[in-house]
Amino acid sequence: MATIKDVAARAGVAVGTASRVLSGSPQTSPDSRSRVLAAAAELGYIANGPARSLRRARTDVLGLLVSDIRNPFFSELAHAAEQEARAHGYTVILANANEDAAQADAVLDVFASQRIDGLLLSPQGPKTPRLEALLASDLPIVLLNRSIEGVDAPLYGTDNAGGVAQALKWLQRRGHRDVAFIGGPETFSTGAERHDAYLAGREAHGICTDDALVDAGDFLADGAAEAMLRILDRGALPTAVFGANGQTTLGAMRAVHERLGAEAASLIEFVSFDDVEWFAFMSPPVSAVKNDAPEIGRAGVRGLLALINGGTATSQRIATTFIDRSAGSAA
Amino acid sequence: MATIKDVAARAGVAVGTASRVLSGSPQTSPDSRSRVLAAAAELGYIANGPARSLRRARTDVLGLLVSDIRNPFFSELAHAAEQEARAHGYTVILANANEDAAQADAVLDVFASQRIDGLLLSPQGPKTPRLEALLASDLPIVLLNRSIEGVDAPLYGTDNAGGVAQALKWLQRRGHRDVAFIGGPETFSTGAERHDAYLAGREAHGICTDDALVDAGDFLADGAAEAMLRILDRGALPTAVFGANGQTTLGAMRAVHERLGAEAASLIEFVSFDDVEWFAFMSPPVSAVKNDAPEIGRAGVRGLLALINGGTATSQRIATTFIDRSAGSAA
DNA sequence: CATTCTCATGGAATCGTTTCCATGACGGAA
DNA sequence: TTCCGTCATGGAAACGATTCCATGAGAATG
Repeated sequence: MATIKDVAARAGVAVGTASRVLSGSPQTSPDSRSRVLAAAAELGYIANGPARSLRRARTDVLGLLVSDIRNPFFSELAHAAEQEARAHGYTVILANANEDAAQADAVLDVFASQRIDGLLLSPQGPKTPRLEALLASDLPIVLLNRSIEGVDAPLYGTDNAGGVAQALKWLQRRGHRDVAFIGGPETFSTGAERHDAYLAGREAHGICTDDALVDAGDFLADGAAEAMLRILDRGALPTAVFGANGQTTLGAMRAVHERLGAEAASLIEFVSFDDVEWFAFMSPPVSAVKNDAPEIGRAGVRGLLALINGGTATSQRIATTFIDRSAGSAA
Repeated sequence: MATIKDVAARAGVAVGTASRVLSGSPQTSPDSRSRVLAAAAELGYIANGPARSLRRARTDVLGLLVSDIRNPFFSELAHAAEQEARAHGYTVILANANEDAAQADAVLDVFASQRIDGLLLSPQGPKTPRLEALLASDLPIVLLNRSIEGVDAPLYGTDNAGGVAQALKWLQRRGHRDVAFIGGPETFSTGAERHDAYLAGREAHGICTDDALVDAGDFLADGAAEAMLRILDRGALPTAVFGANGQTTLGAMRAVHERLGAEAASLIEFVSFDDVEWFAFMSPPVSAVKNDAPEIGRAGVRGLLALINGGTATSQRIATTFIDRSAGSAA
């Protein structure tokens, strides 16, 4: 592979001059500029990133740590973040922690070793030792989606309260009084925020305040199905079910189908926090609060770049959109 | 940040010795070993990756270029590939090409500059200039999912013929004669292989060979919906529809719903190449050929690592599983 | 006891850049 | 004409690791 030395030799200049031309320094004559660029093109020169990073003490690489890229929320977020980063000349390295603190720490070590310039972190639990170390090393960090206790990095996440309000308004419009709510873990800030917003807002929207109708799973289908069954076991028969995330709604639907049968299930309306394109094909179709995952990713990258460049970044709540697929709505 | 020099000084040894200890060379005494390790731990030393990469002329980084990480096939693949790579001490950098040759080339330049040790490539079209250059530079490369003309890198992909055979067998068992097939672009090897396998196998499975029932879209929902409408416009009324990928099936369903109404649509069975968990909730439920994206990712990484380590790798077709969700099957 | 061999060690070179510093050419001002 | 300032340039240092090579201590062998 051609090095800058080869380019300089071919152009008949010193390496210093070649470097200045290639990095766009103004301290270059038109003459050497054209000769260096020509030589570089002829040799197919591509700068050695590690060498440059070593010397400049920055890598132009961002680390993105999510719990699971298979989750559509994160894959949309990651896609948008990667595009935004690349548009600014940054590369993204992606890693999954799989909701496991040990894996998260292993990844953070790798990131540290790669000397990433900044970290986009979607936390999954409390602070871990490696994270603590990174925070102490004042690496620029932004949080995505979930907050984490004792870390005051800027947070880019969904407007959970606003999204729940949209769902509540829809439930009221549809005339539902007996609504089941399946939440997520209280230890996740998203779970807690949605749960709190629901409890705080339900009465004002004409929804029964019987807590037998409220239960929580683990944000996964199986846990949600169990929570749904617990609610049914208490003798409740809701006319609508509100699932606090996509998997939760899926699990709740499955439980209702299995327990009550397809016919009775089709009389219950589901509304979900998190939209999935397949909701349109359920019977009845499922309405949903749609997260703007791409915008969260882009805003996170922009905030992180601001921090990297010595500026400041402030937390931001990204608005949701309500997708109304109910019978009366304009299809 | 602590450097190896700091570690050596604190341990009272030369940097060479510290390096040998930290990289596990056998040429070290137990004494210096323990002192260096202690010093490293006390200082929280984490090796500078770029410096190491510069000297060793390898980065332990793999590049993964997919068309769109939001596609569940790729997000499952990427998840598994990342896990497998990390288990072998490699880091993955991910990029999306969005089915755009210019973006793909831009990404390949970034990869080249990062001096990745190997490339996992899911191609989207013909060879591009940058790809040509990379192939010439004999960077280890494996292809995922799709092949590409004129490139003889090993391919790790779905067993398309086998998957189509599973679907055909199911169609026969269900007694379908009038089956519509919505394919994908012939320019994608996956589209062509599935199409060819279907045409070659339909007669033997008792399926009508009228080509009015066959059309193709672009592997996206909208294009598939148009293809479905063209079939219906020809006056055909299939009892089953076979979509050549997930989005295609989705689009075909949407078209059938819109054109014939929910009631008539519920009389048509859909079978899909690519499984999606929501298929279970359609009415009737959609059966599907499930491809083993995680195994494709893992096999691809293993093949690539073999190439990197100077070995050889051979193409591999990963078997599919048929998910039968039809009425008679054990639910 | 002398010699050779083994092996851990220190020191230095090296990887490919960027950036600092000194130099020299050139132009403009006095 | 002389002097100063500007500015492109060449050369060298520096980034932080790995690895080569020479050295010296100690063990093993005769």
